[in-house]
Amino acid sequence: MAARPTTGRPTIRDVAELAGVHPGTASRALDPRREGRISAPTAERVRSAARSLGYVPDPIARTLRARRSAVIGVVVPDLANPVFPPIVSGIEDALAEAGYVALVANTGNDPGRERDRVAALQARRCDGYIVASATLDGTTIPRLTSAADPVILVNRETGDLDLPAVGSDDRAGVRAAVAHLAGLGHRVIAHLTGPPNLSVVQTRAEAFRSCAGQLGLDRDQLIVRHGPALTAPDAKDAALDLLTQVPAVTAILAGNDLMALGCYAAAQQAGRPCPASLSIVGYNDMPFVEWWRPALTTVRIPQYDIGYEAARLLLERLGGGPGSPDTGRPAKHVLMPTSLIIRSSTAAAAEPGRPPGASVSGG
Amino acid sequence: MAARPTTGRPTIRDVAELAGVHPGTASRALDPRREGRISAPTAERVRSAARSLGYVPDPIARTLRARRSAVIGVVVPDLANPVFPPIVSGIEDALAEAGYVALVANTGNDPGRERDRVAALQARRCDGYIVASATLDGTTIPRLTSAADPVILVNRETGDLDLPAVGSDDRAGVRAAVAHLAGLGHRVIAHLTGPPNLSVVQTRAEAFRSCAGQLGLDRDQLIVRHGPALTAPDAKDAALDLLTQVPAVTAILAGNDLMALGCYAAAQQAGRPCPASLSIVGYNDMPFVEWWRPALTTVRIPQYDIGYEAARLLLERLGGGPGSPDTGRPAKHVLMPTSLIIRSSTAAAAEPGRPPGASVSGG
DNA sequence: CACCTCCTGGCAATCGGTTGCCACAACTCT
DNA sequence: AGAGTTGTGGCAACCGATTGCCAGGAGGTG
Repeated sequence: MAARPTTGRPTIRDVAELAGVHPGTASRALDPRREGRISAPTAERVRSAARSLGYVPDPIARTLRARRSAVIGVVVPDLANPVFPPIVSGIEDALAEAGYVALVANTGNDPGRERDRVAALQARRCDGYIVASATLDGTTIPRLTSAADPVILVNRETGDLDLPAVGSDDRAGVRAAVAHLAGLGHRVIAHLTGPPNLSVVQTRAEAFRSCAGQLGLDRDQLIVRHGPALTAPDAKDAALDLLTQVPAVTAILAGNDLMALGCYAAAQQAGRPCPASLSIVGYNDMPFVEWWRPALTTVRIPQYDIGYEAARLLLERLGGGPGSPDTGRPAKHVLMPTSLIIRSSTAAAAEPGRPPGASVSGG
Repeated sequence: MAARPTTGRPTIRDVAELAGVHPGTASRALDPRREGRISAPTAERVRSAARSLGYVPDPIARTLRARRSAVIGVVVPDLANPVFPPIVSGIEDALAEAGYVALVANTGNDPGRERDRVAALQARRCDGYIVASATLDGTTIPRLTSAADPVILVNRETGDLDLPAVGSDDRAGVRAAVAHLAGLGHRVIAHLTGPPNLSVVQTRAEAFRSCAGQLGLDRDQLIVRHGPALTAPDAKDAALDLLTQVPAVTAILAGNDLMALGCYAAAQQAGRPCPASLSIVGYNDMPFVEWWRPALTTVRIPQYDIGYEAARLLLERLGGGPGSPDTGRPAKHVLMPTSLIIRSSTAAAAEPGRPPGASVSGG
């Protein structure tokens, strides 16, 4: 009988019919950007019709015509690394406030998989991208920026292209960690980190070396070791090597918290109890490290806030987030503050000459 | 000049034009399900045209007309809980093989947020849903099943509705853990877990109690304590209470690995070193627990495989996954095997009468 | 040789909003 | 009172792929 069977969700046509207007008019009445385009009484009639029908515009149909998907692609190297979930949560929350959703591509640090997943994102017409993948030499960034969609980088430096980025103050973080260790009397300090083609690795290693001058430490006694990846097993291997080759090391700044975990294991195996004989500092303050034994001293980066800020920045560039558009932030690079969280994995250095591993009895 | 400006991605019309056929024909030629509908030479012409143009069908347009989005909604309580990323990875990989993508809704255990996020999923016309959210009393499941889309449950029992589910053999897992502890001489064993409105909590607690008969343990000495949530802080509080109220407890089976972490802290604070004076068993074998000190003895559930299997099952129900459709699996509930991973957080019980915490010298 | 069937591919409607353009009405101004 | 301006809402094309229906040709059969 009826032309349309009225099955399923109500469409804009149903709303228009109920309000007694043309679908096009209904569409405009429901669009907050078209404020004033439609007279107040008509708009109200349409809105109430939509309300009574429980009308929700179909994002798919909208995307097709309007070329605006309200989807943001988020490229993350490895969701199993506990640093990332809080970042993603921050992104999701900021996006949700503006009616956007995040489509997360978990690349698992695999270039092929990254290519596939990113292609899938692009096929879905994301309005913009947030990239937290860390490799400097990948093809992802060029591929994404070749389209006109805005891209925001998270927790990584830009490569050649100058893209807006949200990160944390790595130099200050590293300096605070090393200053803390130096203050505890440590003189021979190692930085165990990952491959230098990761931007965070570069930045932090450089900051570490520069501590020599600033903190009055001997440049030769600040050791940097690059491992194949920022993982616990690699850190364990590297730390064991280090401790046998340079037994004078009394403190390690790990490239991230996962590497600190590997250092714990190495310390135990090498008979260098932490923190009595070996102080260990992590990086990121990812969830649960305060429950480790010993609780990890680490550099906190505001993970959730970084994600939130990155999404806000992207929404601004997309024009018309509900936030104040007049902040006039020309700065393309936002650096969030870091802070050193001192827990139990760092302690005063044993006096020089004392055999490593000897217990410091009687205070 | 040209009617279409040939800007942006090539469309099916471009392909059709290049191949000298009608767009509809091109569409059919590219559809593997329409095998044979189009003659081989024509199909090949279209395919090569598509290839040379780098044509990728627009999922948005396809969805609008075909009512098939190739998107699966995944509802997860908390991505920051390390159990879930591997499950999600398994889901993503299985879906990717079939050309589907996962849209993950992270509810953060917040009912309001869960409602919003699930509504966003539904608006996007997901073809199906995988729900790993654990609460039994939420409105999510009824809301999702009220539409016709298939829903698969992961790692949770069904509520009233009988839905297909993929889980792990919790009863066997709990039994193995308790048997292990009993074999080490433990007699007073506690199960510290979360609120009983979580299905896994119910199942495991019940399995724990039923060990009394099967393993010849005294029913009164199998203690179950429900905390407010399956988190480390709650576990710590509960464990401290327990250890003061029932000092005879020599082993704890935690509701999950996070709770085991809380138990570590409680054990230390209560002067009941683990494993010498208190054995602790976790549940899930989530990433990195082998790096804890002591390395956690825990019940492994095949997280990745569970996710993978759930996605496969869903694809089968959607009809036409590339997998064998003739397996004829009528079983709606798939139970993956669990295994007990014995590490260093469990040890022989101190002999009765010996003061807790005394070291067992001389083996 | 006429008729029937099957195979192939074209046509056009459709999914559900969005938006450029236009018509009509009301109002203002001279 | 007539002309110009502004405000409001209708009309229809459009985004890009899918698919039901149909026509035309080839091949087979009585």
